[in-house]
Amino acid sequence: MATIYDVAQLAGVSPATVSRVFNGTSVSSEKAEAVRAAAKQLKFVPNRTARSLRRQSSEVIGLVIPDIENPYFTEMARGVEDVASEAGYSVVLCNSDSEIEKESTYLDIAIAEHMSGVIIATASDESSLDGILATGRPVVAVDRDTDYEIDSVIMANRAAGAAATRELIDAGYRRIAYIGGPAQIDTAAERADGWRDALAEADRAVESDLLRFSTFRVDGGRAAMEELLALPEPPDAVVAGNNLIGVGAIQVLSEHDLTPPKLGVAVIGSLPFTTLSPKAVTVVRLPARHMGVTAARMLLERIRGDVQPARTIVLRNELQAATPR
Amino acid sequence: MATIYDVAQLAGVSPATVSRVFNGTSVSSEKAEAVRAAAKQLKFVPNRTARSLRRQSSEVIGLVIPDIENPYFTEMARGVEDVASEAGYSVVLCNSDSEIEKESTYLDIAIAEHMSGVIIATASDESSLDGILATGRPVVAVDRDTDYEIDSVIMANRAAGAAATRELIDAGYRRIAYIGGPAQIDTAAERADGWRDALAEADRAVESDLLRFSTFRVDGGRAAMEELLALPEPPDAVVAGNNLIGVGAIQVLSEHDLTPPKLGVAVIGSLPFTTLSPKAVTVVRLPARHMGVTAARMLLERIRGDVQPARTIVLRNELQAATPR
DNA sequence: ATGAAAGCGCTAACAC
DNA sequence: GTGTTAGCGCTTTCAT
Repeated sequence: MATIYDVAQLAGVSPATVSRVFNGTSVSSEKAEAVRAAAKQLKFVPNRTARSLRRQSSEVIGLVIPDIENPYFTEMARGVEDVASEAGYSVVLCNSDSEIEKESTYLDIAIAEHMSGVIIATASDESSLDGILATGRPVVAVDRDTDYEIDSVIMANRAAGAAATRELIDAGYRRIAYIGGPAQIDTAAERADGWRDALAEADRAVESDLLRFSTFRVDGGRAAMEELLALPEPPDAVVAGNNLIGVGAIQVLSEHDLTPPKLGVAVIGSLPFTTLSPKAVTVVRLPARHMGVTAARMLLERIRGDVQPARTIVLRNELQAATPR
Repeated sequence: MATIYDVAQLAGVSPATVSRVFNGTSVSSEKAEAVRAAAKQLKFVPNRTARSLRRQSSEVIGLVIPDIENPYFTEMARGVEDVASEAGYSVVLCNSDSEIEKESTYLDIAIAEHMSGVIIATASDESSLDGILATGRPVVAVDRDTDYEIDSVIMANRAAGAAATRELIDAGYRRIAYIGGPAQIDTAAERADGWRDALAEADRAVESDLLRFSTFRVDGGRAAMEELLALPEPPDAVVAGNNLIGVGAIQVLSEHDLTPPKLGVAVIGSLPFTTLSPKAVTVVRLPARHMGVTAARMLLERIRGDVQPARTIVLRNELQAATPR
C-alpha cells in the first residue's frame, strides 16, 4: 500500500502537500497535478485509520437497529444511507438484535472507531447512551424516543393505532383485538393507547382479553393470533402493532380459512412483500425511509457543529384503507 | 478519553504493561489487577483506531451485498454476524445497490479501515477485486462466484432451477415460463439453464418467448409476469428466479385472479413474509443463513492464516413442494 | 504556497 | 516480567 510519502517522493513534493491536495487546501495547480498523477500511478488510497487517529474523527456514522431482518428497519437504513453517502459519509450497520449487551458493544465500537455520530433505534428503554454521549458525539434517536436530551425522529404512534382501529370500526367490525410488541417498548404501548382511544371514541368497551402484548416479530403475531382465535368469544377483527405481527397474524388467519377481510385486519406499518390484494387489509403506512432521511440530515447538522436545543420530529403516517366490507 | 498512558500512570506501571494486560500476554497478577482497577476508574476504552494503525488490521469484517432490502441477503448477513461476533469480530454491512462504483468505494473503505477481510456478493461479473486482493486481505465470495482464485460459497443454482421446474411439470402444468434476474449475472443464467434442463428431460419444447430475464427485484417480477400474461398463448405456470421476482409475479397473478395454484408458481428462494398458504406455491429453499455462516467460518480461517488452495462450497437447496393440483 | 516536524494512541521489538 | 522506544500514516501548526 502506497503512503503519502511514496506519493510525495514520486511527485517531488513534501508529504504535507500531498495531504493538502487530498484535503482541498490551497496548493498550486502544477503541484496538485503532479500529486494526482503520482497518486494514480501508485494506486494511492488514503489510510483512513491514520487520518482518524490524527483527526480524532472518521467519516463514518453508526446505525444501530434492533432487527436487521425487519424490512421496516432496512427501509429506514436505506434512507440514512442515501443521505449519508451523498455527504461523503459511510454507514456502518449494527444489529443489536434487541439485546442491550450487543447494543452497548456496538456503541463502544462507535466510540473506539471514532465514528462521527450514531443513529439508534434503541433496544429498550433501559438502553444506556451515557457512554457515547459523554464523548460529545451527536446521537439521534429514531423510531423510539429516549429519556435523553437528544434529537429524535419518531412516528405518530398513538395516532397510527387510532387510525387503524377506527378504520376497522367504520368497516363494521364489532370485536376488535390488538396485538402489539412488548409492553415495555414505548412505541408498542402508544399504539395500543391509540387502539383504546378509537374504541372509547366509538363508545366500545375495551376488553382486556382482546389486548395482547407480544414480540415485534412474525412468531409473536402468530402466537397471539392463535390465542385470540382460541378465545371463547374470539374477535372479528384485529389490529397488528407492526408489520411482522401483521404477517404472522394473517398467516394464522389463512390457515384457519379466515383470510381477511373475513376477519378484519389493520396493520401499523407496511406489509412487506405482500401477495395479498391491497383491498383486503387496512395499512397505516409508516414512512420509514423518510425517518431515516430526516435522522441522517439532523445528525449531519450536529456533526457540522449545530448546537441548537434537541428537537423531536414526529412523522405523520398515511392511511391506506381497505374497502369497507 | 483516557489513554494507556493515563492508566499506566495511575497504576504505577509502563504503558506497555497496560497494553499487555489488554492483549492477554503475561503480566504478574498484582500489576494486572492494578491496571484493571485503574482502567475501570478512568473508564478506559482502548482506542481501536490507534490499535488498527499499529497492527495494520482491525477486528472488523466487511460484508458487501447488492441489496440490503432483500431478505435473502439479510438472512445471510445474520449468519455472518452470528459467527463473527462469536469470534469477537464485528460486521460492517455495506450496500452496493448493485452498482460497481459503490461497491468499489466500499472495498476501498475496507482497505483504508484495515478490515481483516471481506465477504462479498458481487454486484456483477465486472466487479473488480484486484485492489483488495492486492493488499493480501482474504476475500470470500458468496452467492455469486467470481473469476478470482478465492474461497466461495454458492448455491446449486442449476439444480435449483431444474428442481423448481420439474415440480411444476409433475404437477401437470404444460407451458412453464421462467423469469430470472439479469442474464449477465451467473446465478440468473444458471438457474435458467436448470429450467431448460428440466424441460428437455421431460421432452418439452423450450420456447424462448417463455424465458424472461429481468431484475432480481419485485418490480422486475411484476413487469415480466405482465408480459407473459399478455402473450397470445400465455403460460400456465412460471418459475421465479428469486424470492422477490416470485413476490412480484404472485402479486400480478392475484390481481388477475390467477392466484396460485390456478397458475402454477415455483420460486427459487424462500417467499419472505408470505401470507400465502404454503401448499399453493412450490418453494426451493436456498439456505441463506447457512451460506453466511459458512462464508464467515472460511473467512475467519483465512484471517487466522490458513493458506490452503481456494475452495468452492456448493450448498444444496431444499425442495418444499406444493401439493399437486 | 510549501516544508519540517511533532504527535494522535497503540503495539512490538528490544533491552534488561 | 517489565520498561524504553520507535513508528504505523496521517494532519496540522509553525516557520519560511
